[in-house]
Amino acid sequence: MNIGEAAERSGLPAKTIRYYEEIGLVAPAARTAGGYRDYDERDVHLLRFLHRARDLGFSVADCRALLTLYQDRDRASADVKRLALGHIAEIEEKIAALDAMRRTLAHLADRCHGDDRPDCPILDDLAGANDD
Amino acid sequence: MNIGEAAERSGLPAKTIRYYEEIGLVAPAARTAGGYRDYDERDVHLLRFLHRARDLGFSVADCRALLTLYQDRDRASADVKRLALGHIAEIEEKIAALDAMRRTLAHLADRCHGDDRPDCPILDDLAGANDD
DNA sequence: CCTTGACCTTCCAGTAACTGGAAACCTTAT
DNA sequence: ATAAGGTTTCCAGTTACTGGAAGGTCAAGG
Repeated sequence: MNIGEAAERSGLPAKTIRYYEEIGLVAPAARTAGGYRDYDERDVHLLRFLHRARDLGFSVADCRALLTLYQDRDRASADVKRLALGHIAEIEEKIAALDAMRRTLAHLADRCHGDDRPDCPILDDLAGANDD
Repeated sequence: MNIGEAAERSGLPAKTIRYYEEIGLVAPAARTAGGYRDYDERDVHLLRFLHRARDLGFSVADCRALLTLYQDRDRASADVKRLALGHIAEIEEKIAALDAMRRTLAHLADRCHGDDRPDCPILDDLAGANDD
């Protein structure tokens, strides 16, 4: 099948599939006589694997490792679990950082009357009114 | 003062200060006879403003708008509040997305025995075992 | 006066993971 | 034969910096 159909069936844009090939995340696809990339079911399967992993926030580097493990019949599930747990820890850090931002901003926005007067605790805080 | 001191006092790396000048986020700094950038208190103040805003997750584009508002004596605090609330909404979306990832991964990792056997629910899920 | 070292300058490249677009080629249908 | 639509490669742009190279400036010490 052409790249368009592989794209549709894997959920990845055709551009992204070519990109993954370019960076060596997936092996170069077979080609038709006319030079078109030619995919089969196994290819689509791998592309969906990547799509799902990226959706779960794994980096492309993580995906490379996951693919290696996926294709290794003798892998230890502990290796996969370690990757997943590490990734969960990263996600939790990001959530904590975002939540801290959210709370600070919510607090500031709450104290800002938000009308057409110019005085604004949000800008005051950004300007360092609390420490200058 | 030189860029090094401005960097130290604003909390922004010197490289970043030059970058902000390059993209026009801050006005070009004054120069000494020798060609060094020369900063005063007001400059440092603005740089700290930017540092704080970026720390709170505002994009550089947001910072541009915030700086404009900050320097407009007649601004309406409502404009600032709108920016802040929009930003809070974005943050909340990101948190929700990350939390969904975290829950999915935690669920998968929980079901993975994580030993030296090869069967692994995490990879099975990524491979689409639940929908193929 | 000269050197040394710390600091500064500009410019170029690279990061993560794509995305958009141009020019040209292939395929299929009419 | 040609038109439409999918595909090819390649180049550039995105976000917000960061690292590094080659060279200029400044203050202190000999």
